[in-house]
Amino acid sequence: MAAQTSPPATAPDGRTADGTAPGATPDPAADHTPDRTPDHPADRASGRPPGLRERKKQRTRDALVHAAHGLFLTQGFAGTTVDEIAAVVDVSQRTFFRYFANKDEVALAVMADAEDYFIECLRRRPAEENPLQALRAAIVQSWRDLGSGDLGGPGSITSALELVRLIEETPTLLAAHLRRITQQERIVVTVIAEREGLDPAEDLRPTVLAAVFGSVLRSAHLSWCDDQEKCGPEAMITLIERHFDQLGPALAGDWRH
Amino acid sequence: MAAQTSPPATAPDGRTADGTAPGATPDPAADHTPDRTPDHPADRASGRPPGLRERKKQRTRDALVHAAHGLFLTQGFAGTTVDEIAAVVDVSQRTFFRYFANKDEVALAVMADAEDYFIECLRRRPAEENPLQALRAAIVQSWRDLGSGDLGGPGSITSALELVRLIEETPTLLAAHLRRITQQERIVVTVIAEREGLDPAEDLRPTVLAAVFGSVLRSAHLSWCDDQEKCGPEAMITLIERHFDQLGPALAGDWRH
DNA sequence: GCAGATTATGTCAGCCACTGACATTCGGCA
DNA sequence: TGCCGAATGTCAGTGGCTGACATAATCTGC
Repeated sequence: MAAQTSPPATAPDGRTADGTAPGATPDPAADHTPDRTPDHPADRASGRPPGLRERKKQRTRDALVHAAHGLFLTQGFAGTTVDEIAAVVDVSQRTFFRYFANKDEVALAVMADAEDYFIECLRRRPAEENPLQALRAAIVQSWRDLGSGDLGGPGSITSALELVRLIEETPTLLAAHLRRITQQERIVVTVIAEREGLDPAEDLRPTVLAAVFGSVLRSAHLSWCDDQEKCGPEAMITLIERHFDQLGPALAGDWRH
Repeated sequence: MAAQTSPPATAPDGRTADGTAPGATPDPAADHTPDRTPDHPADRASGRPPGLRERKKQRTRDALVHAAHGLFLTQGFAGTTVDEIAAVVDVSQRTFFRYFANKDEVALAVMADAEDYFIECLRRRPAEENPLQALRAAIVQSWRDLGSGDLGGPGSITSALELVRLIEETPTLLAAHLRRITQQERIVVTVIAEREGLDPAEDLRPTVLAAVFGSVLRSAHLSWCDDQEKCGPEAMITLIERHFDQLGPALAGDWRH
Protein backbone atom coordinates (compact mmCIF):
# COMPACT_ATOMS: atom_id res chain seq x y z
CA MET A 1 0.00 0.00 0.00
CA ALA A 2 1.47 3.32 -0.98
CA ALA A 3 2.29 5.53 1.93
CA GLN A 4 -0.22 8.16 0.88
CA THR A 5 -3.45 6.31 0.69
CA SER A 6 -4.92 5.11 3.89
CA PRO A 7 -5.18 1.40 3.27
CA PRO A 8 -8.76 0.51 2.50
CA ALA A 9 -9.62 -2.00 5.16
CA THR A 10 -11.96 -4.21 3.32
CA ALA A 11 -14.13 -6.56 5.24
CA PRO A 12 -15.41 -9.74 3.74
CA ASP A 13 -19.08 -9.32 3.64
CA GLY A 14 -21.91 -10.25 1.35
CA ARG A 15 -22.39 -8.55 -1.91
CA THR A 16 -23.43 -10.06 -5.18
CA ALA A 17 -20.77 -9.63 -7.76
CA ASP A 18 -22.65 -9.18 -10.88
CA GLY A 19 -25.13 -11.90 -11.49
CA THR A 20 -28.61 -10.75 -10.90
CA ALA A 21 -31.47 -12.74 -9.54
CA PRO A 22 -33.29 -14.68 -12.20
CA GLY A 23 -36.79 -13.77 -13.18
CA ALA A 24 -36.22 -10.06 -13.07
CA THR A 25 -37.30 -7.88 -15.93
CA PRO A 26 -34.45 -5.67 -17.02
CA ASP A 27 -32.13 -6.57 -14.18
CA PRO A 28 -33.23 -4.90 -11.00
CA ALA A 29 -30.60 -3.72 -8.58
CA ALA A 30 -28.01 -4.28 -11.21
CA ASP A 31 -25.32 -1.89 -10.16
CA HIS A 32 -23.73 -3.51 -7.20
CA THR A 33 -20.45 -1.81 -6.87
CA PRO A 34 -18.65 -4.65 -5.18
CA ASP A 35 -17.82 -2.31 -2.36
CA ARG A 36 -14.20 -2.08 -1.65
CA THR A 37 -13.74 -0.57 1.77
CA PRO A 38 -17.14 -1.09 3.32
CA ASP A 39 -15.89 0.45 6.53
CA HIS A 40 -18.21 -0.83 9.19
CA PRO A 41 -19.69 1.77 11.42
CA ALA A 42 -17.23 2.56 14.18
CA ASP A 43 -14.20 1.83 12.04
CA ARG A 44 -13.00 4.60 9.75
CA ALA A 45 -10.23 6.24 11.68
CA SER A 46 -12.16 6.23 14.91
CA GLY A 47 -9.72 6.82 17.76
CA ARG A 48 -9.56 3.13 18.66
CA PRO A 49 -6.80 1.29 16.81
CA PRO A 50 -7.94 -1.71 14.79
CA GLY A 51 -8.12 -4.92 16.79
CA LEU A 52 -6.49 -8.21 16.00
CA ARG A 53 -9.45 -9.23 13.87
CA GLU A 54 -9.20 -6.16 11.67
CA ARG A 55 -5.46 -6.53 11.23
CA LYS A 56 -5.79 -10.18 10.36
CA LYS A 57 -8.36 -9.40 7.74
CA GLN A 58 -6.16 -6.76 6.21
CA ARG A 59 -3.25 -9.14 6.15
CA THR A 60 -5.28 -11.81 4.41
CA ARG A 61 -6.48 -9.35 1.85
CA ASP A 62 -3.01 -8.06 1.15
CA ALA A 63 -1.70 -11.58 0.89
CA LEU A 64 -4.37 -12.47 -1.63
CA VAL A 65 -3.66 -9.43 -3.76
CA HIS A 66 0.04 -10.11 -3.61
CA ALA A 67 -0.29 -13.80 -4.45
CA ALA A 68 -2.67 -13.10 -7.28
CA HIS A 69 -0.44 -10.44 -8.68
CA GLY A 70 2.53 -12.77 -8.73
CA LEU A 71 0.66 -15.61 -10.33
CA PHE A 72 -0.97 -13.42 -12.95
CA LEU A 73 2.37 -11.99 -13.96
CA THR A 74 3.98 -15.38 -14.39
CA GLN A 75 1.12 -17.54 -15.63
CA GLY A 76 -1.18 -14.99 -17.14
CA PHE A 77 -4.63 -14.08 -15.88
CA ALA A 78 -6.58 -16.79 -17.63
CA GLY A 79 -3.92 -19.33 -16.76
CA THR A 80 -4.36 -18.78 -13.05
CA THR A 81 -7.24 -20.32 -11.14
CA VAL A 82 -8.79 -18.88 -8.05
CA ASP A 83 -8.00 -22.12 -6.27
CA GLU A 84 -4.32 -21.56 -6.92
CA ILE A 85 -4.42 -18.08 -5.48
CA ALA A 86 -6.30 -19.27 -2.44
CA ALA A 87 -3.88 -22.15 -2.01
CA VAL A 88 -0.87 -19.83 -1.90
CA VAL A 89 -2.42 -17.85 0.92
CA ASP A 90 -3.77 -21.04 2.44
CA VAL A 91 -7.41 -20.10 2.61
CA SER A 92 -10.39 -21.75 1.02
CA GLN A 93 -11.73 -20.68 -2.34
CA ARG A 94 -14.90 -19.61 -0.58
CA THR A 95 -12.93 -17.20 1.56
CA PHE A 96 -11.35 -15.68 -1.50
CA PHE A 97 -14.78 -14.86 -2.83
CA ARG A 98 -15.70 -13.25 0.44
CA TYR A 99 -12.90 -10.74 -0.10
CA PHE A 100 -13.31 -10.21 -3.82
CA ALA A 101 -16.46 -10.38 -5.87
CA ASN A 102 -14.60 -12.05 -8.71
CA LYS A 103 -11.21 -12.81 -10.14
CA ASP A 104 -11.06 -9.46 -11.90
CA GLU A 105 -11.33 -7.61 -8.67
CA VAL A 106 -8.09 -8.90 -7.15
CA ALA A 107 -6.25 -7.97 -10.28
CA LEU A 108 -7.62 -4.46 -10.29
CA ALA A 109 -7.25 -3.88 -6.57
CA VAL A 110 -3.91 -2.11 -6.84
CA MET A 111 -5.15 0.04 -9.68
CA ALA A 112 -8.17 0.95 -7.64
CA ASP A 113 -6.01 2.26 -4.83
CA ALA A 114 -4.07 4.42 -7.24
CA GLU A 115 -7.31 5.82 -8.59
CA ASP A 116 -8.51 6.67 -5.13
CA TYR A 117 -5.32 8.53 -4.52
CA PHE A 118 -5.85 10.47 -7.72
CA ILE A 119 -9.26 11.59 -6.51
CA GLU A 120 -7.67 12.71 -3.28
CA CYS A 121 -5.15 14.76 -5.23
CA LEU A 122 -7.88 16.28 -7.32
CA ARG A 123 -9.81 17.33 -4.25
CA ARG A 124 -6.74 19.12 -2.97
CA ARG A 125 -6.03 21.15 -6.10
CA PRO A 126 -6.18 24.90 -5.50
CA ALA A 127 -9.42 26.56 -6.51
CA GLU A 128 -7.68 28.99 -8.85
CA GLU A 129 -6.89 26.29 -11.37
CA ASN A 130 -9.50 25.79 -14.02
CA PRO A 131 -11.04 22.34 -14.24
CA LEU A 132 -8.84 20.99 -16.99
CA GLN A 133 -5.71 22.30 -15.33
CA ALA A 134 -6.74 20.75 -12.04
CA LEU A 135 -7.36 17.34 -13.59
CA ARG A 136 -4.11 17.38 -15.43
CA ALA A 137 -2.13 18.51 -12.43
CA ALA A 138 -3.80 15.94 -10.20
CA ILE A 139 -3.02 13.00 -12.44
CA VAL A 140 0.58 14.00 -12.89
CA GLN A 141 0.96 14.60 -9.21
CA SER A 142 -0.54 11.29 -8.24
CA TRP A 143 1.77 9.32 -10.52
CA ARG A 144 4.70 11.29 -9.24
CA ASP A 145 3.83 10.84 -5.60
CA LEU A 146 3.27 7.15 -6.03
CA GLY A 147 6.53 6.97 -7.93
CA SER A 148 8.66 8.52 -5.23
CA GLY A 149 8.97 6.55 -2.04
CA ASP A 150 8.22 3.38 -3.90
CA LEU A 151 8.73 0.40 -1.70
CA GLY A 152 8.27 -2.12 -4.46
CA GLY A 153 5.71 -3.93 -2.42
CA PRO A 154 2.18 -4.65 -3.49
CA GLY A 155 0.36 -1.41 -4.04
CA SER A 156 3.52 0.26 -5.21
CA ILE A 157 4.02 2.07 -8.48
CA THR A 158 5.88 -0.84 -9.89
CA SER A 159 2.86 -2.99 -9.29
CA ALA A 160 0.56 -0.41 -10.77
CA LEU A 161 2.62 -0.14 -13.91
CA GLU A 162 2.96 -3.89 -14.36
CA LEU A 163 -0.75 -3.94 -13.91
CA VAL A 164 -1.44 -1.43 -16.64
CA ARG A 165 0.28 -3.77 -19.03
CA LEU A 166 -1.46 -6.87 -17.75
CA ILE A 167 -4.80 -5.14 -18.11
CA GLU A 168 -4.15 -3.99 -21.62
CA GLU A 169 -3.12 -7.52 -22.57
CA THR A 170 -6.09 -9.30 -21.03
CA PRO A 171 -9.46 -8.67 -22.65
CA THR A 172 -11.50 -9.64 -19.61
CA LEU A 173 -9.47 -7.39 -17.37
CA LEU A 174 -9.57 -4.56 -19.83
CA ALA A 175 -13.33 -4.74 -19.92
CA ALA A 176 -13.60 -4.75 -16.15
CA HIS A 177 -11.10 -1.95 -15.89
CA LEU A 178 -12.93 0.24 -18.36
CA ARG A 179 -16.06 -0.21 -16.34
CA ARG A 180 -14.30 0.83 -13.16
CA ILE A 181 -12.95 3.86 -14.95
CA THR A 182 -16.41 5.04 -15.86
CA GLN A 183 -17.45 4.81 -12.25
CA GLN A 184 -14.43 6.81 -11.24
CA GLU A 185 -15.50 9.36 -13.82
CA ARG A 186 -18.76 9.85 -12.02
CA ILE A 187 -16.85 10.82 -8.93
CA VAL A 188 -14.74 13.18 -10.98
CA VAL A 189 -17.92 14.78 -12.26
CA THR A 190 -19.17 15.52 -8.78
CA VAL A 191 -15.81 16.80 -7.58
CA ILE A 192 -15.51 19.16 -10.53
CA ALA A 193 -19.09 20.26 -10.19
CA GLU A 194 -18.52 21.08 -6.53
CA ARG A 195 -15.36 23.02 -7.28
CA GLU A 196 -17.22 25.18 -9.73
CA GLY A 197 -20.47 25.29 -7.85
CA LEU A 198 -22.49 23.69 -10.61
CA ASP A 199 -25.29 21.20 -10.84
CA PRO A 200 -24.16 18.43 -13.17
CA ALA A 201 -27.74 17.74 -14.15
CA GLU A 202 -28.02 21.27 -15.50
CA ASP A 203 -24.60 21.92 -16.87
CA LEU A 204 -23.10 19.23 -19.06
CA ARG A 205 -19.58 20.55 -18.89
CA PRO A 206 -18.42 18.51 -15.89
CA THR A 207 -19.72 15.32 -17.46
CA VAL A 208 -18.17 16.00 -20.81
CA LEU A 209 -14.89 17.09 -19.30
CA ALA A 210 -14.63 14.01 -17.12
CA ALA A 211 -15.32 11.78 -20.08
CA VAL A 212 -12.72 13.51 -22.20
CA PHE A 213 -10.20 13.40 -19.42
CA GLY A 214 -10.69 9.69 -18.93
CA SER A 215 -10.32 8.90 -22.56
CA VAL A 216 -7.16 10.93 -22.99
CA LEU A 217 -5.67 9.16 -20.02
CA ARG A 218 -6.39 5.80 -21.48
CA SER A 219 -4.85 6.79 -24.78
CA ALA A 220 -1.71 7.63 -22.87
CA HIS A 221 -1.80 4.28 -21.08
CA LEU A 222 -2.15 2.45 -24.34
CA SER A 223 0.66 4.38 -25.86
CA TRP A 224 2.82 3.59 -22.85
CA CYS A 225 2.08 -0.11 -23.24
CA ASP A 226 2.99 -0.15 -26.90
CA ASP A 227 6.25 1.54 -26.27
CA GLN A 228 8.37 -1.22 -24.79
CA GLU A 229 11.53 -0.20 -22.94
CA LYS A 230 9.95 3.08 -21.87
CA CYS A 231 8.98 1.87 -18.45
CA GLY A 232 8.84 3.79 -15.24
CA PRO A 233 6.53 6.49 -14.00
CA GLU A 234 8.43 9.31 -15.67
CA ALA A 235 7.78 7.87 -19.08
CA MET A 236 4.12 7.56 -18.21
CA ILE A 237 3.95 11.15 -17.04
CA THR A 238 5.64 12.36 -20.20
CA LEU A 239 3.15 10.49 -22.34
CA ILE A 240 0.22 11.84 -20.39
CA GLU A 241 1.46 15.37 -20.84
CA ARG A 242 2.04 14.85 -24.51
CA HIS A 243 -1.44 13.47 -25.06
CA PHE A 244 -3.03 16.31 -23.20
CA ASP A 245 -1.08 18.75 -25.30
CA GLN A 246 -2.75 17.29 -28.36
CA LEU A 247 -6.25 17.91 -27.08
CA GLY A 248 -6.46 21.42 -28.45
CA PRO A 249 -4.94 20.62 -31.83
CA ALA A 250 -7.09 17.52 -32.23
CA LEU A 251 -10.30 19.45 -31.73
CA ALA A 252 -9.20 22.44 -33.75
CA GLY A 253 -10.95 22.95 -37.04
CA ASP A 254 -8.19 22.77 -39.52
CA TRP A 255 -5.53 20.08 -39.32
CA ARG A 256 -3.66 21.05 -42.45
CA HIS A 257 -3.19 24.76 -41.85
CA MET B 1 -30.79 -6.29 -40.21
CA ALA B 2 -30.91 -2.68 -41.21
CA ALA B 3 -31.12 -2.19 -44.93
CA GLN B 4 -27.83 -0.37 -45.06
CA THR B 5 -25.33 -2.76 -43.64
CA SER B 6 -24.67 -5.86 -45.59
CA PRO B 7 -25.49 -8.62 -43.13
CA PRO B 8 -22.27 -10.00 -41.76
CA ALA B 9 -22.37 -13.64 -42.70
CA THR B 10 -20.67 -15.13 -39.72
CA ALA B 11 -19.44 -18.65 -39.92
CA PRO B 12 -19.09 -20.77 -36.84
CA ASP B 13 -15.45 -21.52 -36.61
CA GLY B 14 -12.90 -21.96 -33.95
CA ARG B 15 -11.66 -19.03 -32.00
CA THR B 16 -10.87 -18.79 -28.35
CA ALA B 17 -13.10 -16.34 -26.67
CA ASP B 18 -10.92 -14.99 -24.01
CA GLY B 19 -9.29 -17.65 -21.99
CA THR B 20 -5.65 -17.95 -22.75
CA ALA B 21 -3.63 -21.08 -22.61
CA PRO B 22 -2.25 -21.76 -19.17
CA GLY B 23 1.45 -21.57 -18.60
CA ALA B 24 1.92 -18.45 -20.62
CA THR B 25 3.83 -15.55 -19.21
CA PRO B 26 1.84 -12.37 -19.61
CA ASP B 27 -0.85 -13.82 -21.84
CA PRO B 28 0.49 -14.31 -25.31
CA ALA B 29 -1.86 -13.89 -28.21
CA ALA B 30 -4.32 -12.27 -25.90
CA ASP B 31 -6.29 -10.11 -28.24
CA HIS B 32 -8.53 -12.51 -30.03
CA THR B 33 -11.22 -10.41 -31.47
CA PRO B 34 -13.87 -13.08 -31.57
CA ASP B 35 -14.19 -12.40 -35.27
CA ARG B 36 -17.60 -11.53 -36.35
CA THR B 37 -17.79 -11.98 -40.10
CA PRO B 38 -14.80 -14.16 -40.74
CA ASP B 39 -15.69 -14.24 -44.43
CA HIS B 40 -13.96 -17.28 -45.75
CA PRO B 41 -11.91 -16.72 -48.82
CA ALA B 42 -14.18 -16.84 -51.84
CA ASP B 43 -17.19 -15.52 -49.96
CA ARG B 44 -17.38 -11.77 -49.57
CA ALA B 45 -19.58 -10.61 -52.39
CA SER B 46 -17.94 -12.86 -54.89
CA GLY B 47 -20.25 -13.15 -57.88
CA ARG B 48 -21.63 -16.50 -56.73
CA PRO B 49 -24.74 -16.11 -54.58
CA PRO B 50 -24.54 -17.71 -51.17
CA GLY B 51 -25.46 -21.39 -51.19
CA LEU B 52 -27.99 -23.10 -49.00
CA ARG B 53 -25.41 -23.68 -46.32
CA GLU B 54 -24.57 -20.00 -46.08
CA ARG B 55 -28.21 -18.96 -45.91
CA LYS B 56 -28.98 -21.53 -43.26
CA LYS B 57 -26.13 -20.32 -41.12
CA GLN B 58 -27.30 -16.76 -41.42
CA ARG B 59 -30.81 -17.78 -40.45
CA THR B 60 -29.58 -19.64 -37.40
CA ARG B 61 -27.48 -16.71 -36.35
CA ASP B 62 -30.31 -14.26 -36.74
CA ALA B 63 -32.63 -16.54 -34.84
CA LEU B 64 -30.16 -16.78 -31.97
CA VAL B 65 -29.74 -13.02 -31.78
CA HIS B 66 -33.47 -12.53 -31.91
CA ALA B 67 -34.23 -15.14 -29.27
CA ALA B 68 -31.52 -13.85 -26.99
CA HIS B 69 -32.72 -10.31 -27.36
CA GLY B 70 -36.23 -11.25 -26.41
CA LEU B 71 -35.21 -13.27 -23.39
CA PHE B 72 -32.77 -10.66 -22.13
CA LEU B 73 -35.41 -7.96 -22.34
CA THR B 74 -37.95 -9.96 -20.37
CA GLN B 75 -35.81 -11.93 -17.94
CA GLY B 76 -32.72 -9.81 -17.74
CA PHE B 77 -29.28 -10.77 -18.95
CA ALA B 78 -28.13 -12.66 -15.89
CA GLY B 79 -31.52 -14.31 -15.59
CA THR B 80 -31.22 -15.91 -18.97
CA THR B 81 -29.13 -19.02 -19.54
CA VAL B 82 -27.45 -19.93 -22.78
CA ASP B 83 -29.34 -23.20 -22.70
CA GLU B 84 -32.60 -21.31 -22.79
CA ILE B 85 -31.55 -19.29 -25.81
CA ALA B 86 -30.38 -22.38 -27.61
CA ALA B 87 -33.59 -24.18 -26.72
CA VAL B 88 -35.74 -21.46 -28.30
CA VAL B 89 -33.88 -21.81 -31.59
CA ASP B 90 -33.71 -25.54 -31.09
CA VAL B 91 -29.99 -26.00 -31.38
CA SER B 92 -27.54 -27.39 -28.87
CA GLN B 93 -25.67 -25.21 -26.43
CA ARG B 94 -22.48 -26.21 -28.18
CA THR B 95 -23.77 -24.80 -31.42
CA PHE B 96 -24.57 -21.53 -29.75
CA PHE B 97 -20.96 -21.22 -28.72
CA ARG B 98 -19.84 -21.88 -32.25
CA TYR B 99 -21.68 -18.77 -33.34
CA PHE B 100 -20.82 -16.54 -30.40
CA ALA B 101 -17.72 -16.58 -28.28
CA ASN B 102 -19.77 -15.91 -25.17
CA LYS B 103 -23.09 -14.74 -23.87
CA ASP B 104 -22.06 -11.11 -24.12
CA GLU B 105 -21.51 -11.36 -27.80
CA VAL B 106 -25.10 -12.21 -28.73
CA ALA B 107 -26.31 -9.29 -26.73
CA LEU B 108 -23.92 -6.89 -28.38
CA ALA B 109 -24.41 -8.23 -31.89
CA VAL B 110 -27.02 -5.67 -32.89
CA MET B 111 -24.94 -2.86 -31.47
CA ALA B 112 -21.98 -4.13 -33.41
CA ASP B 113 -23.87 -3.88 -36.67
CA ALA B 114 -24.85 -0.31 -35.91
CA GLU B 115 -21.23 0.52 -35.18
CA ASP B 116 -20.12 -0.96 -38.46
CA TYR B 117 -22.63 1.18 -40.22
CA PHE B 118 -21.27 4.23 -38.47
CA ILE B 119 -17.78 3.46 -39.77
CA GLU B 120 -19.23 3.16 -43.23
CA CYS B 121 -20.84 6.59 -42.88
CA LEU B 122 -17.61 8.05 -41.63
CA ARG B 123 -15.72 6.70 -44.61
CA ARG B 124 -18.19 8.40 -46.91
CA ARG B 125 -17.99 11.87 -45.39
CA PRO B 126 -16.76 14.52 -47.82
CA ALA B 127 -13.10 15.39 -47.54
CA GLU B 128 -13.82 19.07 -46.96
CA GLU B 129 -15.16 18.46 -43.48
CA ASN B 130 -12.59 18.64 -40.74
CA PRO B 131 -12.17 15.52 -38.62
CA LEU B 132 -14.43 16.53 -35.77
CA GLN B 133 -17.13 17.67 -38.14
CA ALA B 134 -16.91 14.43 -40.04
CA LEU B 135 -17.23 12.33 -36.90
CA ARG B 136 -20.15 14.30 -35.65
CA ALA B 137 -21.94 14.23 -38.96
CA ALA B 138 -21.33 10.52 -39.37
CA ILE B 139 -22.76 9.56 -36.01
CA VAL B 140 -25.84 11.70 -36.47
CA GLN B 141 -26.34 10.39 -39.95
CA SER B 142 -26.01 6.77 -38.92
CA TRP B 143 -28.61 7.11 -36.18
CA ARG B 144 -30.89 8.91 -38.55
CA ASP B 145 -30.52 6.37 -41.35
CA LEU B 146 -31.08 3.50 -39.03
CA GLY B 147 -34.06 5.31 -37.62
CA SER B 148 -35.84 5.80 -40.91
CA GLY B 149 -37.04 2.67 -42.62
CA ASP B 150 -37.10 0.88 -39.30
CA LEU B 151 -38.73 -2.49 -39.69
CA GLY B 152 -38.77 -3.21 -36.00
CA GLY B 153 -37.06 -6.50 -36.60
CA PRO B 154 -33.84 -7.59 -35.04
CA GLY B 155 -31.09 -5.22 -36.06
CA SER B 156 -33.48 -2.33 -36.17
CA ILE B 157 -33.12 0.94 -34.36
CA THR B 158 -35.66 -0.07 -31.80
CA SER B 159 -33.51 -3.04 -30.93
CA ALA B 160 -30.40 -0.91 -30.81
CA LEU B 161 -32.00 1.55 -28.45
CA GLU B 162 -33.45 -1.09 -26.18
CA LEU B 163 -29.99 -2.51 -26.20
CA VAL B 164 -28.32 0.69 -25.10
CA ARG B 165 -30.47 0.59 -22.02
CA LEU B 166 -29.88 -3.08 -21.34
CA ILE B 167 -26.15 -2.54 -21.62
CA GLU B 168 -26.11 0.38 -19.27
CA GLU B 169 -28.11 -1.63 -16.76
CA THR B 170 -25.97 -4.74 -16.87
CA PRO B 171 -22.43 -4.43 -15.53
CA THR B 172 -21.05 -7.40 -17.42
CA LEU B 173 -22.48 -6.14 -20.66
CA LEU B 174 -21.31 -2.64 -20.02
CA ALA B 175 -17.79 -3.88 -19.53
CA ALA B 176 -17.85 -5.92 -22.70
CA HIS B 177 -19.39 -3.05 -24.58
CA LEU B 178 -16.78 -0.58 -23.45
CA ARG B 179 -14.12 -2.91 -24.68
CA ARG B 180 -15.75 -3.20 -28.08
CA ILE B 181 -15.95 0.56 -28.24
CA THR B 182 -12.23 0.91 -27.77
CA GLN B 183 -11.62 -1.46 -30.63
CA GLN B 184 -13.95 0.53 -32.79
CA GLU B 185 -11.94 3.59 -31.82
CA ARG B 186 -8.86 2.05 -33.32
CA ILE B 187 -10.63 1.80 -36.62
CA VAL B 188 -11.74 5.39 -36.30
CA VAL B 189 -8.12 6.36 -35.74
CA THR B 190 -7.01 4.76 -38.98
CA VAL B 191 -9.91 6.19 -40.96
CA ILE B 192 -9.22 9.69 -39.72
CA ALA B 193 -5.51 9.30 -40.26
CA GLU B 194 -6.13 8.21 -43.84
CA ARG B 195 -8.47 11.12 -44.49
CA GLU B 196 -5.83 13.56 -43.37
CA GLY B 197 -2.89 11.66 -44.76
CA LEU B 198 -1.21 11.21 -41.39
CA ASP B 199 0.71 8.47 -39.65
CA PRO B 200 -1.02 7.82 -36.32
CA ALA B 201 2.25 6.68 -34.81
CA GLU B 202 3.72 10.10 -35.48
CA ASP B 203 0.79 12.39 -34.94
CA LEU B 204 -1.25 11.86 -31.81
CA ARG B 205 -4.21 13.89 -32.98
CA PRO B 206 -6.20 11.06 -34.57
CA THR B 207 -5.79 8.93 -31.47
CA VAL B 208 -6.76 11.68 -29.10
CA LEU B 209 -9.67 12.78 -31.24
CA ALA B 210 -11.05 9.26 -31.52
CA ALA B 211 -10.83 8.81 -27.78
CA VAL B 212 -12.57 12.08 -27.10
CA PHE B 213 -15.24 11.32 -29.64
CA GLY B 214 -15.94 7.95 -28.08
CA SER B 215 -16.22 9.33 -24.60
CA VAL B 216 -18.56 12.13 -25.60
CA LEU B 217 -20.77 9.62 -27.33
CA ARG B 218 -20.99 7.48 -24.28
CA SER B 219 -21.87 10.46 -22.13
CA ALA B 220 -24.74 11.08 -24.46
CA HIS B 221 -25.86 7.46 -24.25
CA LEU B 222 -25.79 7.58 -20.48
CA SER B 223 -27.73 10.77 -20.44
CA TRP B 224 -30.28 9.23 -22.79
CA CYS B 225 -30.68 6.26 -20.47
CA ASP B 226 -31.25 8.41 -17.42
CA ASP B 227 -33.88 10.41 -19.16
CA GLN B 228 -36.86 8.09 -19.17
CA GLU B 229 -39.71 8.91 -21.56
CA LYS B 230 -37.32 10.49 -24.03
CA CYS B 231 -37.04 7.47 -26.22
CA GLY B 232 -36.58 7.27 -29.94
CA PRO B 233 -33.67 8.10 -32.17
CA GLU B 234 -34.48 11.79 -32.40
CA ALA B 235 -34.01 12.20 -28.68
CA MET B 236 -30.71 10.39 -28.94
CA ILE B 237 -29.54 12.61 -31.76
CA THR B 238 -30.50 15.72 -29.86
CA LEU B 239 -28.55 14.57 -26.84
CA ILE B 240 -25.51 13.74 -28.92
CA GLU B 241 -25.57 17.18 -30.49
CA ARG B 242 -25.97 18.84 -27.14
CA HIS B 243 -23.04 16.96 -25.65
CA PHE B 244 -20.83 17.79 -28.58
CA ASP B 245 -21.73 21.42 -28.21
CA GLN B 246 -20.34 21.33 -24.70
CA LEU B 247 -16.95 20.08 -25.81
CA GLY B 248 -15.55 23.54 -26.45
CA PRO B 249 -16.93 25.11 -23.29
CA ALA B 250 -15.80 22.17 -21.15
CA LEU B 251 -12.22 22.48 -22.29
CA ALA B 252 -12.17 26.26 -22.23
CA GLY B 253 -10.05 27.83 -19.56
CA ASP B 254 -12.54 29.81 -17.62
CA TRP B 255 -15.88 28.34 -16.61
CA ARG B 256 -17.09 31.35 -14.65
CA HIS B 257 -16.49 34.07 -17.25
C1' DG C 1 -27.16 -38.50 -59.60
C1' DC C 2 -23.10 -40.24 -56.96
C1' DA C 3 -18.68 -40.83 -54.35
C1' DG C 4 -15.73 -38.12 -51.45
C1' DA C 5 -14.11 -33.95 -49.37
C1' DT C 6 -15.98 -30.13 -46.26
C1' DT C 7 -18.43 -28.38 -42.77
C1' DA C 8 -22.17 -27.76 -39.39
C1' DT C 9 -24.19 -29.99 -35.61
C1' DG C 10 -24.97 -32.97 -31.56
C1' DT C 11 -23.27 -35.53 -27.58
C1' DC C 12 -20.45 -36.11 -23.80
C1' DA C 13 -17.30 -35.26 -20.36
C1' DG C 14 -14.93 -31.95 -17.87
C1' DC C 15 -12.82 -27.40 -15.97
C1' DC C 16 -13.56 -23.41 -13.63
C1' DA C 17 -15.96 -19.18 -11.72
C1' DC C 18 -19.19 -18.33 -8.49
C1' DT C 19 -23.07 -18.99 -4.82
C1' DG C 20 -26.16 -20.49 -0.88
C1' DA C 21 -26.53 -23.10 3.32
C1' DC C 22 -24.81 -24.81 7.31
C1' DA C 23 -21.34 -26.04 10.74
C1' DT C 24 -17.17 -24.55 13.19
C1' DT C 25 -13.83 -21.71 15.04
C1' DC C 26 -11.93 -17.50 16.59
C1' DG C 27 -11.64 -12.64 18.34
C1' DG C 28 -14.05 -9.03 21.22
C1' DC C 29 -16.00 -8.04 25.34
C1' DA C 30 -18.56 -8.18 29.74
C1' DT D 1 -14.90 -17.49 31.90
C1' DG D 2 -18.50 -17.50 28.89
C1' DC D 3 -21.31 -15.48 25.50
C1' DC D 4 -22.04 -13.11 20.89
C1' DG D 5 -21.00 -12.07 16.43
C1' DA D 6 -17.89 -12.29 12.69
C1' DA D 7 -14.54 -15.02 9.73
C1' DT D 8 -13.69 -19.33 7.84
C1' DG D 9 -14.27 -24.01 6.00
C1' DT D 10 -17.01 -27.64 3.76
C1' DC D 11 -20.20 -29.18 0.54
C1' DA D 12 -23.14 -29.36 -3.09
C1' DG D 13 -24.91 -27.20 -7.03
C1' DT D 14 -25.49 -23.95 -11.24
C1' DG D 15 -23.98 -22.05 -15.33
C1' DG D 16 -20.44 -20.50 -18.78
C1' DC D 17 -17.36 -22.44 -21.78
C1' DT D 18 -14.13 -25.98 -24.22
C1' DG D 19 -11.98 -30.16 -26.47
C1' DA D 20 -12.78 -34.50 -28.68
C1' DC D 21 -15.24 -37.38 -31.33
C1' DA D 22 -19.17 -39.13 -34.00
C1' DT D 23 -22.88 -38.02 -37.21
C1' DA D 24 -25.43 -35.70 -40.55
C1' DA D 25 -25.86 -32.47 -43.59
C1' DT D 26 -24.00 -29.48 -47.88
C1' DC D 27 -20.88 -28.92 -51.68
C1' DT D 28 -17.71 -30.52 -55.41
C1' DG D 29 -16.31 -32.67 -59.60
C1' DC D 30 -17.61 -36.28 -62.38
